[in-house]
Amino acid sequence: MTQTSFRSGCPINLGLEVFGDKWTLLVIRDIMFAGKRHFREFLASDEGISSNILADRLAMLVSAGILTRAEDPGHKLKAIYSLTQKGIDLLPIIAQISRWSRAYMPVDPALAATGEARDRAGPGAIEAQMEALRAIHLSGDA
Amino acid sequence: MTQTSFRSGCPINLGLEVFGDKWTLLVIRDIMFAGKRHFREFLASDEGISSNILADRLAMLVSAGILTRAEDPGHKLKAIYSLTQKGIDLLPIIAQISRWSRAYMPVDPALAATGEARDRAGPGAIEAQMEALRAIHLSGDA
DNA sequence: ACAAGTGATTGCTTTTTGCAAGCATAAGCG
DNA sequence: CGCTTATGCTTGCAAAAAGCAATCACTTGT
Repeated sequence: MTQTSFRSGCPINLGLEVFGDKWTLLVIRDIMFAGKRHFREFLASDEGISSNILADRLAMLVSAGILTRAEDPGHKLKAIYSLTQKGIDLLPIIAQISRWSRAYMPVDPALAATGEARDRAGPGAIEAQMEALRAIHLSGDA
Repeated sequence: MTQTSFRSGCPINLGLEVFGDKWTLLVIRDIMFAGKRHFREFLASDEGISSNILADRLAMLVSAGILTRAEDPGHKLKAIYSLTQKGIDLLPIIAQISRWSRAYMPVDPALAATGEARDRAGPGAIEAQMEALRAIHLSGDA
């Protein structure tokens, strides 16, 4: 069966079936805002993801079409992960989560700074950041 | 210890620690868009949440200050769940998830209709919907 | 009195996560 | 060459969470 049998066709549910867990969006955050591209970079996140979970999530994100995996030319062991447009389009979701947490959760001021700057810069800032990510990750090299 | 010891102070992470699972936002969706207020209404969702998970999530959402629980006057066994402002402010996140899924996932057209209408209505539609939820859930009765 | 409805709880199996260690290969360096 | 380090994972096992079906104490409605 090539049918993946979702719990329902509701848009909210379908999104949650892809990234509705405690780790997936952190990987996306790291590649988006910290510029991480390699396994061991993701592994060194503040939250301390373990390697088996990371391997699982990276494989899932690749198979979901949110990331692509390529070999580093000239360094055969290095894998380079890149965002697809589908992945870049997760940025508005992440930006909204950031806004909500900055309003209601005890965020670290240093880590909240980039989100605050984005909000201060107005609605075009997200589009600009997505365009920047497109330039880095799409159609070409890193 | 009243300190809940989060994995990190990153806004994205803090949000995920609250609603980063496959069920929590579905409960919020149901109270926001389907007008559900009672345990057995949530239980009857399309995705088939089981009662122990639902009970756990409702209690967590109440203790997180996203929902409040009140007794139905005149029906002592009935509990009424209401959104707080903190809960209503999750709407922009849910709306963005909806947008992403409608772009990339095989959504049910009927279930996608409300999100499409919201997008067509422009940026003020979310604010309007939040105001409507405020009128229903805040400072007063249902 | 009785059946149906209320928000859960309990017991149990299956799945997922978390953690530490290890693995096979490849670069880097003398 | 021979050693250390770096690379992206994999494995084994314990703990936590999810999933499922049955049940509970109590209330309403008839």
